[in-house]
Amino acid sequence: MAVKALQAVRGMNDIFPSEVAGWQNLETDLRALLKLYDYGEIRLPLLESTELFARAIGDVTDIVQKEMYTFADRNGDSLTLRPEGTAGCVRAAIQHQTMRGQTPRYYYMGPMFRHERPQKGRYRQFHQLGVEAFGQAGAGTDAEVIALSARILKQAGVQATLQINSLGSPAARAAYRERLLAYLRPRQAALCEDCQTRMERNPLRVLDCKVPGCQEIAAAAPHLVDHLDPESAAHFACLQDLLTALGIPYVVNHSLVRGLDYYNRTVFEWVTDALGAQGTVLAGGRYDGLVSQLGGQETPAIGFAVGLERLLALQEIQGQLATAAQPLLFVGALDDNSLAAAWKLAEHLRDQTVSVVSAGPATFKSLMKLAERSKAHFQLLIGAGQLQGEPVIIKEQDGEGRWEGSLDAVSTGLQSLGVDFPRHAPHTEHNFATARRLK
RNA sequence: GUGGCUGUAGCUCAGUCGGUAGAGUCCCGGAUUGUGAUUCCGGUUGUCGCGGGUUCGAGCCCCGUCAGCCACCCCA
Repeated sequence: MAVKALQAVRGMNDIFPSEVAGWQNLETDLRALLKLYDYGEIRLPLLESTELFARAIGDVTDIVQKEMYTFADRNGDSLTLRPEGTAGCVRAAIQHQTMRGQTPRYYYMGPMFRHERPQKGRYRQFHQLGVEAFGQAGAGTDAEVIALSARILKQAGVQATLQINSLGSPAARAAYRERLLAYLRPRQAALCEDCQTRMERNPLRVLDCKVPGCQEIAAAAPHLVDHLDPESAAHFACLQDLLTALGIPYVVNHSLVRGLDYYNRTVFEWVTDALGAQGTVLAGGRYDGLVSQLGGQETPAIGFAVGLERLLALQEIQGQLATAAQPLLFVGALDDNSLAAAWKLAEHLRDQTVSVVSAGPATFKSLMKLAERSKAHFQLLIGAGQLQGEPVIIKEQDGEGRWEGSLDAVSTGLQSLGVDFPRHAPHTEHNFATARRLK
């Protein structure tokens, strides 16, 4: 009787070792950069009370209304798999009182969950790096955070364009909203169906509608940046000066409106056209009101999130994706009697942190094939001859390197072929080729 | 949530008018080769995504469903 095959839940991916190499490489790079800006990692629950997201993200947003994985706990509490990281991070900082008179900077890396229809660059379980800086209201922090975002993309080897905008203060935004509505209402009939309905709910969204007719109307609409409160206008001007001083190119996108309700003043986004419809790689902004809104002391804050799948997809397109680390040595046994000697040698080398793949007993032909498939830098076979004192041969698999010597001098042989002892960690293996080229 | 396209061997794919499931690759074994993987011979590739229906007969036609891809929407 055939048993029904189980498969992963829609939009949730298995990631195998060949791909994990790229992930780990990216994660390592990211952690190193975050250290340069003094961000500390915070590890947060994947599950939070539903109310947290409803209050933080905004009841009328799509995320809260139709994209959350929400279910009842056994005792009836409504829980939700986190659709983004900022809410949980702010909750944790309030709960543990880490912001009082302090300016903590946190980052987190991990899965987020949104029940959307999967497509290129969009999955139901996806991964983000999120960065949050608390307690600093000045535009200098905005510029530094954006500089960090620029460095992340540069380190990843990814080409993207920085777009910025200012949403102003909540009051200025509300006033602008009325002004925009006054402009849109007489033109309502010319808008697309979607825009007609979202006009009253969130008129700012009409500005970045893709329908040509709506774009025409949006192009002539009043600009939010022209109606900012004086403080926000000065903040925005200061940010632009700093970005220029730092040599970070940007464009002001008047229709850039973040999807989550908690943003104010600075919003920014790095976009690319290489990812189909999902062009946003990294996005963020200032959210000065959120901490108090969630019950904390009034605390300014700014942050951003990068989609790791999107970053990896761009790295792949641009040929920047790291490949799996290769073992250093393949050790093969030609018969049963050689097995003990081969395994003993492999263990001895692993004691010295040399990564070894071993195989056998098998025919000469099989071992050669296995050696090639292992992608090891060097190969070595042990058979009856070697047990009787014939020399072992270490051969470089994709080069001319070759060494002959006795079985117990193999580490010396590897050293003579350019391998450093003692080696540090197996995961540095893939740097071997590079390191050698530099010599 | 809506729409379009696609599901056949581990992988890439063919399969005519509805008439007994195919190729390449990969893998396994043997001979040869005895330190560069050659060459030759032989062999297994299978719930045709899943469930119904029509039919004497369905990989093919019809309905449903699941999954993937792409777009809308939304967003990282």
